[in-house]
Amino acid sequence: MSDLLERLRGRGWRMTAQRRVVAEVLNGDHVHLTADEVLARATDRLPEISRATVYNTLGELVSLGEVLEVATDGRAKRYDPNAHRPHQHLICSDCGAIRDVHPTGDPLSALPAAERFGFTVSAVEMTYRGRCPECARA
Amino acid sequence: MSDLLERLRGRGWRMTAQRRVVAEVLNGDHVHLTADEVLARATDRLPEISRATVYNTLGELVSLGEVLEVATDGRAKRYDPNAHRPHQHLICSDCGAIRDVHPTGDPLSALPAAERFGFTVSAVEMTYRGRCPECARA
DNA sequence: ATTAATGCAAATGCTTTGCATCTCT
DNA sequence: AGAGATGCAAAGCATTTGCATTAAT
Repeated sequence: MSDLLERLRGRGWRMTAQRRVVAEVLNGDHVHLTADEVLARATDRLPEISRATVYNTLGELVSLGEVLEVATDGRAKRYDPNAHRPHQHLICSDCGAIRDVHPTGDPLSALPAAERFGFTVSAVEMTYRGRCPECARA
Repeated sequence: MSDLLERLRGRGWRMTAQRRVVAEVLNGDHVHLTADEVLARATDRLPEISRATVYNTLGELVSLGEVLEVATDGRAKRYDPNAHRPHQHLICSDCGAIRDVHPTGDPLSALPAAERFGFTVSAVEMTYRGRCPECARA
């Protein structure tokens, strides 16, 4: 909830007009924009911003841990600024729409109705991410 | 475990040399090939098979529910023939290597050491897939 | 002054498509 | 025969890259 821009300033992140606009566009709850959507919204406020800068900035924010990258399988990645509160994702396999959800109880069992947002849930999938022994060695 | 080819025959799947080779290449446990790897192995056995056919066939197998598509974020998708036994995935963020895992207890907590295969696990991520109300209406 | 961010345009990687030809059933 | 699968090559989309220019500290 606390402002993304403020958090970034607090971390001594080098500020430019472009970076500010990207952070502003991304700020908020339930925001899951694609890079293209970020570019479109950013261009409204700052017409000279380039696609490369949007990608650069998004990549930065992800490595800073301030934004989460959500892969939607086939479709363009979405960027989620809600990195400070743990949550999971509910993704529409038709259109790629995303909702944040907070499952209760055993997460592999059905998602509570109150957390389903009208979706017909057909699959739950869990992924552990890390480094394999070979890559850790390098 | 039971043979992928047999299951496909049993379902009345139209058989061709190309489809047979793809199914053979994919058969087995702990198999997580990319489309390109499938093409390479298939080409060894049937030099005239085309990339388009490999993609077509993989797509078919996925919609039949006989093969799982595993998105590895940025990298090429991998195809997992182990669709008949529930399991989760452990993915290396450096090289994209995949292992099947069977977490016990609360899946969002740490993966048991015996299931870690030497990986350093840095994140667990859960995704619910389904159809949103708007798409369901269409 | 230094160091890093920006913009452009071209390149990349994976996957899909259109369409004519060939093959299973 | 007829529905459907195949191969080819080109197109598509999301994302990345190289490099000269520009701006922040």
